[in-house]
Amino acid sequence: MPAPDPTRRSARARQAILAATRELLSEVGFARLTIEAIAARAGVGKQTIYRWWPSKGAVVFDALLDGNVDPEGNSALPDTGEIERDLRTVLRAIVEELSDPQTDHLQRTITAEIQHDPALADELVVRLLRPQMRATADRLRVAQGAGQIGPDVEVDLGVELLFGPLFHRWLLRTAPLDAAYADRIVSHAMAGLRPRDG
Amino acid sequence: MPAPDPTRRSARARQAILAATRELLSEVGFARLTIEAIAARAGVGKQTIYRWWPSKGAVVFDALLDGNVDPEGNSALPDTGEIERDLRTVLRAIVEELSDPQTDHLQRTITAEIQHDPALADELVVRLLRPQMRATADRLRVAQGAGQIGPDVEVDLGVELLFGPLFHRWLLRTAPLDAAYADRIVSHAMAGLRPRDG
Amino acid sequence: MPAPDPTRRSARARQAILAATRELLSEVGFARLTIEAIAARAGVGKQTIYRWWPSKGAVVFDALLDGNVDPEGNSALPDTGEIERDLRTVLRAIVEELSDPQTDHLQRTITAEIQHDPALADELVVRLLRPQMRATADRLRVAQGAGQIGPDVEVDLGVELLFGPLFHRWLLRTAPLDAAYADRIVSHAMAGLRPRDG
Amino acid sequence: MPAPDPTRRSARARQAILAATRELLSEVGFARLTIEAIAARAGVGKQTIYRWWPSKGAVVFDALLDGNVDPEGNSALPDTGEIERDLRTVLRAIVEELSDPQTDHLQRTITAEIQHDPALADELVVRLLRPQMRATADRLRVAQGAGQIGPDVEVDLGVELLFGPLFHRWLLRTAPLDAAYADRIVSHAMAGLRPRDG
DNA sequence: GGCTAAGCGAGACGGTACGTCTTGTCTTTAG
DNA sequence: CTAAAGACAAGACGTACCGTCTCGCTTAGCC
Repeated sequence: MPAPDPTRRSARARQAILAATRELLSEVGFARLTIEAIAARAGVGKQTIYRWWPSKGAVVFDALLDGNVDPEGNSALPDTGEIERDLRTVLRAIVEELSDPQTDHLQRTITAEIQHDPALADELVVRLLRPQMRATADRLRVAQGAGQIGPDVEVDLGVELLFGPLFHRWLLRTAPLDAAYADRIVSHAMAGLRPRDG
Repeated sequence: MPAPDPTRRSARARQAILAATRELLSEVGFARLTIEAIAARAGVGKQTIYRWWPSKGAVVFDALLDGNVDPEGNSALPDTGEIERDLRTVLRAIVEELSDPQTDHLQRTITAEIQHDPALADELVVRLLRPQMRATADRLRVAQGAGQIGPDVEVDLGVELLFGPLFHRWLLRTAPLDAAYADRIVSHAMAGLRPRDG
Repeated sequence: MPAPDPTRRSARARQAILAATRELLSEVGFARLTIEAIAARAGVGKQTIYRWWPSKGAVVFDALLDGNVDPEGNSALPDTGEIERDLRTVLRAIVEELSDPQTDHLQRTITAEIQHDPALADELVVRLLRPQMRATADRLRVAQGAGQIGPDVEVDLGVELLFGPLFHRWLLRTAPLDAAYADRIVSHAMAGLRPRDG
Repeated sequence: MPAPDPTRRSARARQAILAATRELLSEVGFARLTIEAIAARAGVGKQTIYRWWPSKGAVVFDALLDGNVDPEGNSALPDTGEIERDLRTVLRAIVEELSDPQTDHLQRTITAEIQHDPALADELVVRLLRPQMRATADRLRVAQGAGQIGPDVEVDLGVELLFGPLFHRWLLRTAPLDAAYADRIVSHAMAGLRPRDG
């Protein structure tokens, strides 16, 4: 198993594979997505896929992140000065995103996949979830400095209090998501985050 | 395609299939679980499986729920009179359960599966999640009656405020679970659920 | 590897495979004949081929022998009473046969194949060569009884004296075959087989 | 496709390739011999092989002939004055050679290969078979001059009468070879070649 | 003695076929 | 007359090689 030389990797092939993967994923879904089909659609030999990715999940993962993650991780939240309004905006945006069948499908695929692939999970956390959560935490800290959040609140946990219910409902499909639900989460979470004598 | 007559279904075959599925699932995992292997292990013809279940996921699902869900749904929460203590107990119990590799594995398998199988999701919600959430909501309502929860709190959302962060962390693998984390969730959630003037 | 049950073998599949093999063999030749193509042409799963034949060579071999070997081995030579004339007829017939590109090709394929597959060689000898050589030996013995062949001649070796030069030239391609060459072989061989004092 | 310049050909690479081919041939046989393996074993790029040889068969052929064919073709037969004894010596030598598994294997490989590669066949005939047969024919002509062979015998055909049975048996595997068989061929062939009145 | 055009080792590439595995259907056989 | 056993058509798996194609790097001649 002589590791391949990354400097000789064909950018053309890589892009074709990721594009084909995205197309096929939305056409047939993850379960019926095959390496053979990706290779055929991309006009690429199967070995070229196996050479650079360890599994179907990894290809899909790269296909999703490729291009649509800003490499600087500059995912700052809006700051209108009013924390509750800004959080509403963020959660509504997530609901909006997940209402798009395409995005819904891709995100579910990845989430399903990481259940049995911890390495993939790590990558997702590092490249996507952590930056997003950190940005939210940063915004909360600003609000805390402005006295809109209690001084004893652990902002990291605050972030989970906001995102948790949303994803719980979405992943376990206990009920549909909508903007009103996003607002209600913010209201209830803020009730616990606000200074005691708000 | 004459639909099979359920009254003639062999209980012996059914149990053998579900047992074999459970065994194989913990031996090789979901991805490498095959219908052929289940049939062979169960001493059953493949057709007998295809006759009664539409997919591998459905068999696994039945295998998991078979027997270990009390048919009465009598999943009442503890009630010591002190809501925060009781919630801590519940969340710690969930953390405990998910710390068992066996349970962790099975639950993840099902969760991954329902991402692309809404019918399965419905069944999971109806048979497992809804009862559990309802029981928690009931306990919250009792606390609300006792003045430990604010009168304007929507208890259903309160339940999600508690479970959400836990499952967010577990399913997206953003950080490991432990009892202390369960306690911190309860603390922060209760800060928002408690009546305003304590 | 539970050996398959020959009693359940599909006659339809077998015939389709052998027919497809014959067709493809004459279309693309042995080297470019693939199991996949045979399966596709025959409308058969690849596994059905692998289940019953150990190698491409074995399939081809069966394809060639299937049907065109009389099961009784009743391959008697002509007997006009004049041995030299009859032998000429036989050798000319062989030359004729090998002049047909189709036959030439098939025979060369098998001959090449048996060079590295002794089991195949055995089968060829038993089912094709031995009967043919025995028939010729029988004819020689009749001639010996009639005094046209020396009483001390080993007829089995006589057969090889006749066939040997022909196949030597054909297999090693030292020179082309024609009817005149067949006649010359018979003449020279007969010079050694005839009774000493004619 | 600018034809490569033979004057710049690397002798080192050529020898390494032929040596690697010989080694691999006796290790895995012709069918499982690959260009990639030859290149790897020889420490050579694949292109260097493709640049100078058109096919695997051609490389193997060169590997076999390289060095072990005397360029002068001085393959004269022994001449004790007694033709039958000398022929016995020659045929026994061939049997001896083919009894060595190594030689047997290499010769069969080439013979199989020429069945579907006429160009290779030509080269084999010109470089190996023709010289050998001509040498034998020359020896027969000498015997003919000495009156040990009939004046009307075509010596070229006589050669085939001797070699034919031997190779027929060897290539078609109708029976094993041994020295006694070589002697019997010579006896019977000589019966036809000797002058009529001994 | 430096330039430049080859041959060279290396190995990624688009492909084809391999032999295996699993799917879901259909057929045969034994209880 | 049911259900196990298992052969079947289909097709994806991951691997092995094919023959072609860049890459830098020697290594010659030719200026």
